[in-house]
Amino acid sequence: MAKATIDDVAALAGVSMKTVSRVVNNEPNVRASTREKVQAAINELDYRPSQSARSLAANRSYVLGLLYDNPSANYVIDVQEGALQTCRRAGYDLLIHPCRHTEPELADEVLALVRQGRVDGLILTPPVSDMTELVDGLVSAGVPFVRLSPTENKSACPYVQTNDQEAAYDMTCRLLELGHKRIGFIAGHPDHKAVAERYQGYLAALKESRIKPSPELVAQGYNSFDSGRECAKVLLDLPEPPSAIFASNDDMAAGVIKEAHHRRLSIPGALSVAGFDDTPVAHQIYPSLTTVSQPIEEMASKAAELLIKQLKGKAVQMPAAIMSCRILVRESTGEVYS
Amino acid sequence: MAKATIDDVAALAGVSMKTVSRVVNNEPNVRASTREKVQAAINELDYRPSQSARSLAANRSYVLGLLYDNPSANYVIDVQEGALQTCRRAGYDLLIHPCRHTEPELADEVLALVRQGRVDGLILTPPVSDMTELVDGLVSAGVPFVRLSPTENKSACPYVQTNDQEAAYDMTCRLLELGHKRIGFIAGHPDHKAVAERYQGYLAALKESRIKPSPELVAQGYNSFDSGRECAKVLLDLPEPPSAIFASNDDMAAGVIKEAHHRRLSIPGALSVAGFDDTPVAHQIYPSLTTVSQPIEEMASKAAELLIKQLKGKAVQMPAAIMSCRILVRESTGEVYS
DNA sequence: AAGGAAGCTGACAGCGCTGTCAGCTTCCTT
DNA sequence: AAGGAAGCTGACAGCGCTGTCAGCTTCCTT
Repeated sequence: MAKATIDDVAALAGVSMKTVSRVVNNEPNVRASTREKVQAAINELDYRPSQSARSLAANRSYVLGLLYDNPSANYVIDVQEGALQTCRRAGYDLLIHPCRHTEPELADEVLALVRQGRVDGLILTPPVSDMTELVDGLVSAGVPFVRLSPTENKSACPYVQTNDQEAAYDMTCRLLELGHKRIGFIAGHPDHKAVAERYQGYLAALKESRIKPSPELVAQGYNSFDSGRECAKVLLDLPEPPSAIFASNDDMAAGVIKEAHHRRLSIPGALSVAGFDDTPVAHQIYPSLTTVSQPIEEMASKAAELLIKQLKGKAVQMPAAIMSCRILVRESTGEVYS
Repeated sequence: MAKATIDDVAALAGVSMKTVSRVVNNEPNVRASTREKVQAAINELDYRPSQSARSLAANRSYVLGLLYDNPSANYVIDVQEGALQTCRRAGYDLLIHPCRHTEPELADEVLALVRQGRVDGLILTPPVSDMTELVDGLVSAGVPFVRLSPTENKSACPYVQTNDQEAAYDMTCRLLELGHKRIGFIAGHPDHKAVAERYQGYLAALKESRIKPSPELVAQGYNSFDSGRECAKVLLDLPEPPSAIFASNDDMAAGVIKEAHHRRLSIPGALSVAGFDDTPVAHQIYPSLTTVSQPIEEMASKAAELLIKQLKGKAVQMPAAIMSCRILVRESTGEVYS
């Protein structure tokens, strides 16, 4: 039995193929009895619309593109899952497109995807979401897109973000409440602006407590475990080392914990450690890591939703969605030892 | 400027659109001078072939589907990366399709993808690669597919796997060489047959050393960190606990290490721990985990290669590729304390 | 130099849908 | 009961490519 086409279904149901098309696409203005007749024919022939024919005729692919750098980052899989949830509900597919955010031809590379009709719209995740040239290119090409956690040019497109600076502020406050006065901070990769800006939350909390920030307590990390460990070495080698270290992400915090183990520093007895992201390692490590959980899946799901709304031509009523982080206090933080 | 079509290019170059098509698709039998003329026109118009038109006309999507369960497993991202490498070289896209391997309608769900022309072929990862009904369904529908680490019905399609039972054997031998006599084993999820069968390697090594396997030293895990920790509790509570524990994957091994920390058992002083997979946590944990590294990316890249070869109608000369694991000795294993 | 093979090129149909628009039918309003 | 609006349906063109096949050109062999 050859694959059934829309014509076969139309013939069997005794209607035009346009009516079959209406039924398949859940369009209005089909009499209930007609709809049933068509549906019966579809079932009998086990008809599956050809994706490529639909795409060609309708001039859209029903595919969203997901751009990300650094696939090893734990959030990538969560972003994929969240975006896929919405995609499935809406009949879209998701095309993953890892890329290098530093690639000079990035804008061309991405625009090609759109111009070939491979995707109808794009979701950009950090740090790609902050690449100005790409964002501008998409805007001027009229490509629909949505960003996760952008930090610049926020009016360019709808976006979804968290209150993560506020969470960094809260986390720092908690450490202060535990009696820590010298709190080390490991900053995120400068290209990952959303991560890098968590530093502002740290600063704000110190300021509120009238503690003068010491530059030597701030180390520049690059989001990786190894960079976190290097920063920990520097901070712990200070003449007057910090009693707590707050790292801008969990991988770096894991590096701190590793270094502390090697120095036989007990955690949280001699050193409190806090991270950010609640990656799997945060829970698996010993001691388990106090960290901040972001609703990545929901953010991505929401982003896909905003994008699909745009594609349907509906004005996106809520161009920005702000979601809340949650602080998870676990074993790695405690009162300062006095 | 409207999007250029193949007709525009043909007109500008003064050739038929069929010739443009030949140039775009790198087909033979085009005179070099013609090819240049066409290429110049393509460049001038910045022509991008419409993916959907190609798909409709050629009756193929130029998309591979990747099936996996349990997206949180660390290998998923590596599989994606490896498959994408090959896809990009070959001009294919990759469609990710997470699914539940226990879903009764799985075969229908997947066949629909193919029948709608969304994908030309499929890559199945464990545990999906061992779902008999799906595999049979694909075979009888004539769908091209390739499996990673299948354990059953291996003649159904080309596949890629590692010598992981051998690696489990080797790892067990190393523990024996370190003087361990009572080696606990945490078995993998029974549905993940490739993981579950690592147990055979453990058994073989014991047998070779003429050590009688004790059933109480084998715990049934389910691949998760928490299941590993539960198994560790059982094993460490034995009247005569093991001096080493070999877990079938790193997440479970991390659970063992966590439990050991809580019991103040020094690693590897009082307990040696070995894992399998070399996930990021293996390196980040303290002490770092002795484990087995599998070339997941290369396997997936190879799988995509075999699949694309099939799609091109070339007989796949090498229907099975076996790749080698590598044992990584780190800090979590040592000589038995006597 | 002749003849066949190989190289090169284009005409044309058709892949299987959706968008547009016309027109008929049914319903609602007064 | 009449007339207009809304609901419903189908004819037809066309989306932009590739496959097939015919036929012309060039090259090679003897």
